[in-house]
Amino acid sequence: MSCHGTLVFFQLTGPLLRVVEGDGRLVPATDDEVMEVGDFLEYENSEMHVVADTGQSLECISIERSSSGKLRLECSEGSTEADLGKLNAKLQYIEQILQKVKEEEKQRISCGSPVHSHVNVDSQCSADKCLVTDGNVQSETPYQEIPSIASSLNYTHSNQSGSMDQCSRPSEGVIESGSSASAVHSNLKPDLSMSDGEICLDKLSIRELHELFKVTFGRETTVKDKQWLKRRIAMSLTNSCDVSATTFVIKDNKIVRKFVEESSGNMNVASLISSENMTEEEDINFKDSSAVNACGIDDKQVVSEIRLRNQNTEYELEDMTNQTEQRAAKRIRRPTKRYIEELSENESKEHSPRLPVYNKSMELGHVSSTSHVRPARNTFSEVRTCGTRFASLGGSDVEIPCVSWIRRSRPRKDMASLMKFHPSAMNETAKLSNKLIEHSSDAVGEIPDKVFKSRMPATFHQPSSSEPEKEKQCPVIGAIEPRQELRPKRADPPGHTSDDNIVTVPTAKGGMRRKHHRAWTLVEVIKLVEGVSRCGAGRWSEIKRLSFASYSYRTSVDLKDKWRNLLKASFAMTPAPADEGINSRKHGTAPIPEKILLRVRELAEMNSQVPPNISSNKVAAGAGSVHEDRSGYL
DNA sequence: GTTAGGG
DNA sequence: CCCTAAC
Repeated sequence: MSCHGTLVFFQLTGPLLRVVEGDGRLVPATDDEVMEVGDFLEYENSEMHVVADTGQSLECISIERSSSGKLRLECSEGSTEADLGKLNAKLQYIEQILQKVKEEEKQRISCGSPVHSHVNVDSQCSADKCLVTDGNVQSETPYQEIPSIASSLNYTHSNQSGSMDQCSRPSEGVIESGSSASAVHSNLKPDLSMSDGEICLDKLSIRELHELFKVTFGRETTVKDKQWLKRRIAMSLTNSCDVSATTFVIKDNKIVRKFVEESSGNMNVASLISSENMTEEEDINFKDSSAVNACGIDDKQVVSEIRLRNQNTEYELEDMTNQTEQRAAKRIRRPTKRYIEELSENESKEHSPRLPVYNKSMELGHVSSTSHVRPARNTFSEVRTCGTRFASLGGSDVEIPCVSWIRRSRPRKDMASLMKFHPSAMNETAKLSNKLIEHSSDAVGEIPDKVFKSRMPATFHQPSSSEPEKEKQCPVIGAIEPRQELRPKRADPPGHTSDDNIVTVPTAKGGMRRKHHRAWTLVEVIKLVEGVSRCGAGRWSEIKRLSFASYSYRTSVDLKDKWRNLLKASFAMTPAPADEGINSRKHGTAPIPEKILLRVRELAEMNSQVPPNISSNKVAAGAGSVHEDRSGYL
């Protein structure tokens, strides 16, 4: 599958984003991609992380601080000036807010008591990323649409901040990318504080947290719970991108954020987080911010940092290592229901409900593994999972899946083998996944939430493995399965291989096992009886081979089980076999005609009369005799 | 891999 | 229908 689109990874004070060429949106990278980038860093030191497979011309944007100290976002493409203006406005507004918070902090410190906040809350600001670090506030460029940005980013960050805080790092060297296709520059000032994505909210007072809350959510809160506030703010900060796969950890009273997500040219994830997510509120914010900007900002403790991820400083490697480690540690625990609900609520409040996939799927609470379907590292978009989101819960690290296409109840060898024999299935799967995403995002109402909640987690995986034999006729069906689940149940004609009626039931082990119910039809029963009469009960595999060759979903075990039930039924109704007809219509299940049951009983008795010691050579004889007297029935 | 039996 | 011990 062609993945056209130049992928550019860069980082916003921690999060790894990437630019999707074509629409120019910034898309967070997924864990997988971060891993990959990590690999890049690890194995291809100093290599920029631009994956350009289209060779299209590259444009540049830069974010820098103007002489007045304001953040500027610039782009070489003139056509985007308006948008850049927006961005800049927002940046500046964020600076404003952060500045105020910082001043307040100063004041508080000097006065020894909290002072009233000066932060203008009326603006309904939803400043995307306000990082507060030990009293210093840092702003990140809000992650949002940057229209027409092409692939390459030329980021120039000229920060004049002189004050350093505990978190500041000594140096952030300028590193020139050595990649071929595009020129990527990263000019970063040494004063960019704090290690990647680390936010320290714990030293803020309740009031400050309130302010931050207001700034973040555009509304006031009366909650006194500091932890709650911090968490809430932190969540907003990390989730403000509306994208999944945010890594976010509270550790030792620090909020360590990891922000990862991915998208690729052929995925619609980009559209999910596109300008649509810019709510009216945010638009208003821009206006407000423009107005507020009049006062300007001098204090350079307000820092905005964007840097390309093509650096290879020791810090970077360190961060990478840490992130990897933390991520690994985080996979262990799953989020609690409450947290997920809270998160969902948060996102649904803060943003237009256009990311149903993420929100809904998060409610599933399944830990997803995102990578094992990926074929290779340089193909970013084969089978797409939407990644996972790391988040914090009471100081523990959790991973919240966003969309898990990945099966989890059955061993994946089936998939693997299928893929081996049907390489196209991969692509099909990817396409379908994309389609599903499209559908889910564009027309949510079309698919009831229930379906997603109850069906998707367990059904979005490989189909039944009940037929491992020769009849893998529809390997792709498995990929389509989720869609099939949404379709009305089809009739049950024999000889079909697609899977239906898949229901998941919880198992004792906590996993979900798939219950695949397909009612036995009368034809099948007849065939079974015929098969038993021909081959004898117990030779299920042979019966299957002879009589159920076209019924791929009936395994020999199924035959055996059904036979067992038939025996039970036949003997249960035996005492009064007198009446012909359909008296055995008990549970609404297919009424088995009296004839059949009688036949079953005959065979059973015959079988019991001729115990297993007949086995090898006499089986044929027994079958033969059966064959004779069966003529009347079948 | 197949069968038998329990769940 | 699933699981698994036993063959």
